[in-house]
Amino acid sequence: MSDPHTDKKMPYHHGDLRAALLAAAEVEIAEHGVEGFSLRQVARRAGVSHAAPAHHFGDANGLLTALAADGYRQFLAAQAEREAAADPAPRAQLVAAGLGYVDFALTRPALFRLLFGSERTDYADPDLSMAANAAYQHLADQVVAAGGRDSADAAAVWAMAHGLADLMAAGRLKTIISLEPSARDATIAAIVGRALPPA
Amino acid sequence: MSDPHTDKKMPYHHGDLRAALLAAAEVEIAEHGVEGFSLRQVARRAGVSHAAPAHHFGDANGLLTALAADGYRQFLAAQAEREAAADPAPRAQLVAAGLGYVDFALTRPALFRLLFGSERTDYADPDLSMAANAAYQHLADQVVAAGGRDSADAAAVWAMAHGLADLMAAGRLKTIISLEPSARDATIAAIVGRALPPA
DNA sequence: GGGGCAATCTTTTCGCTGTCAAGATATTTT
DNA sequence: AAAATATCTTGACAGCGAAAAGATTGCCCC
Repeated sequence: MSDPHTDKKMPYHHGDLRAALLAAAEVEIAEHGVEGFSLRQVARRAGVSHAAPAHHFGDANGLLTALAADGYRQFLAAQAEREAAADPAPRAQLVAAGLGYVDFALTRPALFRLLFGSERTDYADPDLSMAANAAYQHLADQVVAAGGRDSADAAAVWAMAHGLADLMAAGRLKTIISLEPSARDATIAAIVGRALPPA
Repeated sequence: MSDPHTDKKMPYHHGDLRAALLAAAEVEIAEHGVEGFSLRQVARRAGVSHAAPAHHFGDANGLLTALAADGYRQFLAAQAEREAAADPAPRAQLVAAGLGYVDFALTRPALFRLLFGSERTDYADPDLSMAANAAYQHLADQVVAAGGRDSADAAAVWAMAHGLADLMAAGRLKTIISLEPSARDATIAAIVGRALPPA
């Protein structure tokens, strides 16, 4: 009845199947988790045969890799959004980036787990590699701008933001999650601030 | 030829199949990752039919849940080992726990990911729930012993240790991983120390 | 504008997986 | 010893990812 190709609306060529598959994949991992990801289910959601994704992404891991690359760019965007709304002083900018880090993990936990907790993404892929490096570089730059010295400073800030984000995305640290937004931001900002020694 | 039941050595009843399956499962996730986990492969490794695990664990997630519960106990043991070798002062004990946290993540990264990064473990299971709570409680107790006040102090210490462990288990923070053991410990200890405000 | 070429998508097939149901074997209980 | 129970095997089923082969379409060049 409602088979994609019995209604005449559906052309043989999709038009922008690649983007449609990426969008469908993000919805799928949001609903079923990264470990419940199914390539055939994604194809079904996009209204296309189960073998269609292969041409655009090779295999299932290829699709997840492309999704992760996009994810890193959105990850950076989430930090940039916080930074734009914050005091331009270097240290405030660094803390804002940390808030954006956590924002992303809480807003799109499945995507966050794909970026940092999945073994199915291929970092030999240039696009993913670039995107991931850009995300790290942004943080490292802000640490030096804020007065960081050794690489331990960057590691500390990264670890603190990541630890908060990962634990909260997993539903732990409920005492912080259940805070109202403004109090929550203040708490997170204070904690992230501990990672960097005072100027 | 080498079928389990053509050699007469193999009795119909295994003896301690439950423990054997758990051991096989840990080797499997260490070799193929949590996302590459296969129940049939675990059964094969234990020399048993593919449906044998069901009786002991229900389904695949049940096995992973039981493995995670054991994992949390070993996780606590790794921290206790570091604590036993450290200065008994509360703050030194807390830092030692952090070192044990990272030790565990680096020594058994697959198991660590099962504990903190998998959606296939069922925390409604009483055994897993108890084990996980015990791990958290141990950390929280040490934070108050070391002079922690609000729950933000516990969150900060947890997040810092967890962030370091998770990133390093994923192969990031290479500048720290590549340090020689003593220097690495010192660096990690210094970073964890930042999470708790000075007494 | 028409012919051919390449890209895109479908269909079919394969081995592997997790789960369930039914049967076989051993252990424990009565 | 008989019966009940626990443990393990066998067989079946649908869903999965991947590969091969076929159908359809858009595009480029003559």
